[in-house]
Amino acid sequence: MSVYTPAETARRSGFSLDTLRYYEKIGLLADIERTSGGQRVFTDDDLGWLGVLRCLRDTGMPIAQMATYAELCRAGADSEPERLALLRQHAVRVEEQMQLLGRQYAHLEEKIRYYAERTGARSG
Amino acid sequence: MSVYTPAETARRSGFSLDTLRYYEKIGLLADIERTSGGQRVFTDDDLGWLGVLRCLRDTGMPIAQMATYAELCRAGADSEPERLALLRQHAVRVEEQMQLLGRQYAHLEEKIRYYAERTGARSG
DNA sequence: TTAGGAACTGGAGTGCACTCCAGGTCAAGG
DNA sequence: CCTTGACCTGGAGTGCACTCCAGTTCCTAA
Repeated sequence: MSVYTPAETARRSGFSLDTLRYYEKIGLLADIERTSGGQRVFTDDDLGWLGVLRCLRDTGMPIAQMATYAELCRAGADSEPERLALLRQHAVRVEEQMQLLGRQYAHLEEKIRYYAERTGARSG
Repeated sequence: MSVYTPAETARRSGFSLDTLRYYEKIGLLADIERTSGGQRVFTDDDLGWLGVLRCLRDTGMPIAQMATYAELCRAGADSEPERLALLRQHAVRVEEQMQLLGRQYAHLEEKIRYYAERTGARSG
């Protein structure tokens, strides 16, 4: 298997059909093949690229920046240093995000322990 | 010091003045004192509660659920088991979120290493 | 060949969480 | 007093990322 229907692609990528169309419209997805009748045909390469988009999206990159990255990827090998810079910048933000999340999770745990003791004490 | 102006509260909590007003309007913030002239006066308790809200928001809890939690807190000690359940549920989602973030961060790092090697190889 | 589900398009609508605005009021320094 | 910057209200507007819709076309299995 190496080509997929829109529905199958949605299932595999985790993006809805509407989102796939939207991503194509705004340039995150380019050169998607079509049948003679005009229906989209996705390849393994497309799925790979969707995996990249999912990674960026899951780590909180704004769509606009993903579009920038997509364009750099289309621009050829000369843009690789720029792509690297963009990803490195993003990675820094993700690290900060992970640290914040970890800190706040610790607070949450603390609160849970507090309530668990109180309710445990009363009910037991 | 134990009371704060709206501006000082915004600074300390990290929420904008508009957000503080919005939170009060939708019930996340209740019983904020006022001067005779109608201006808000925040206390250390309020700041503490804002810290809780910040924790929940930073960990991705939707506003609607924060409002539920706020109401439970106002409902008295009987609601503690419910509060505990709500926080535990949320903590599970946060754990999942942290795991996803960690996995995707690993992919991102991989991509960065790939580009770093390529651009390093060409430029060095 | 025909039925019916999948997919197409352009564009409007949604949900969330704020954010901004107009037109006033309040309060502290000079 | 008077100015002036902080604050007030209700309500409209914004930005993001989809999501839904109407009306039409495609394509596969019976």
